[in-house]
Amino acid sequence: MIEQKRADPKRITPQSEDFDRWYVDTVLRAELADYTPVRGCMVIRPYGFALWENIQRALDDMFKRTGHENMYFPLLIPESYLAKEAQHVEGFAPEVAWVTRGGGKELEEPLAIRPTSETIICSLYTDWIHSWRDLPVKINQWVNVCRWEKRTRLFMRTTEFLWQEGHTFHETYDEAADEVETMLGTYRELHEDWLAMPVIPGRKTDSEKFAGADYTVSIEAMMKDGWALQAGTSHHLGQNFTRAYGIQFTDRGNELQHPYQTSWGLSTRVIGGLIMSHGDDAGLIMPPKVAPVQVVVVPIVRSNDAEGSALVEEAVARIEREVAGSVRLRVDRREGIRPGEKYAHWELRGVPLRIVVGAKDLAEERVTVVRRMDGLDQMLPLDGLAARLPQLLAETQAAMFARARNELEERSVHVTSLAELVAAFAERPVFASGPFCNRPECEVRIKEAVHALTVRNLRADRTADGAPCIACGDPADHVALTARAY
RNA sequence: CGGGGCGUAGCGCAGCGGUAGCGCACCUGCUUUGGGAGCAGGGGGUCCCCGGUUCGAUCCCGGGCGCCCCGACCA
Repeated sequence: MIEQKRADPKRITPQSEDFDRWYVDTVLRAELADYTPVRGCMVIRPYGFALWENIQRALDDMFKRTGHENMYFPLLIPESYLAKEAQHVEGFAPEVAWVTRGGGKELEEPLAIRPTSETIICSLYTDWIHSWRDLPVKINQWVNVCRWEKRTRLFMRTTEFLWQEGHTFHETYDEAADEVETMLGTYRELHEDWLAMPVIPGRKTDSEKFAGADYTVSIEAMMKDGWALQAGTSHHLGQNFTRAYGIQFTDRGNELQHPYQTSWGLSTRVIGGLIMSHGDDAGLIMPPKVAPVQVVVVPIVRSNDAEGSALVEEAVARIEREVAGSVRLRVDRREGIRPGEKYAHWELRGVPLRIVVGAKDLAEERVTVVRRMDGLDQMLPLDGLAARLPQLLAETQAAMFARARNELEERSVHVTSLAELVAAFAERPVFASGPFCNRPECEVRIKEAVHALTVRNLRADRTADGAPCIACGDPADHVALTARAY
């Protein structure tokens, strides 16, 4: 294996050989991100950041449509603020980074670098919420947060990461519950419609919920190695924080009440999920809707054919002109680099469509269009090509989602007992679902049945209808999704 | 935080008690261009750090630091 690597340093590790190394090779070689001198902290390079910006824009537009506003809270949080909600502190304590010095001297009170912002937000909103007329409050912020992780991985788990965190306050428990569902739906829309990633929504078990939440819901996506990735979470915080922080409002009946609160977040981890959902041994495969470059044009020029080369350049210029910003198009005019290397370069970066413009095809007024996801190639007339690109991209987007959904379905099983659960994982990691009573001791038995197995969520799209729990046999209400998870 | 491994050019590595090399990448020129081109030339190193042994240490010894991999915790 090492010999092979030496023989061909350009090669990225095949997925079948070592999926984790494939992932790291791809992230680095596609120039999405790189390591930095600070342990656990990565740099997001322009190509990776362009992808993040596209995701950000899509999500932000959805937030705005549902009446959310962006604002910004400080990075540093006083220790005393963080400490008010007991469960929350306990949950986050091990991963909080502290600032203890500033201005050349010890601080009187240590400042936490935010691991999330519930505490500072509640502290400030105490002054801003007084009446039912002040509700609901629906805000969001796009920020960095810091969690001291022991084992880090590019995009998947880094000490500092970028995310959005939404925070809302409501008059009633049910209104907050609706918000929790709405935002999980937003995340689902992002994944399925933009990232071409099918997801499974459901409720987290108590052991997996957010520290300080009444309950947490998640969407879970399947990576190409069969492992699950929690792709977005939305929490009902009840009155846990608003009581702890003394947020009160006078309700419509002139009674003093604590508002009900939600929070929900999605991080740059989603990029890791995108990579591992679609990529292949040639590198990334970007869904067109978020691809930084949607179409790349490779001109084939010959130094001994000035006439043909001029025709090629003319055709390329025509494509550029007619596209006129309707798709994100890049022409690879680099000199001294042969076409094959250009193909490999853009395939590694996952560009959905490649247009090859050469004199041979142009003789028939045509160009070659190749689809990254499956190598499908076709000859299309130059005439009207630009107008067809949006449609080709839309077809690609749909085909990517369909393929991912098929893979998810093929790799999902229903089980009715622990024995079946164990058998399901005998060959390879899968998504196994089965009736579950939701008792902590049964969750433990399930986790212990298969190495590294976890209950991902209680599926929102299935009910057990009293079928026997796979662990204890008692009538169960839920269907648990179990999988190995990142 | 336990177990293992590694620190030599940007990356991957070799090497040796006598002051350092290979592949890839990079730069220049020429020839090339329908699947990761060829030839020629070139630049680039506190050999992780600090001590010790030695006439002499990148190499041997001691200590430190850092990183990676595997396990317990996590969006």
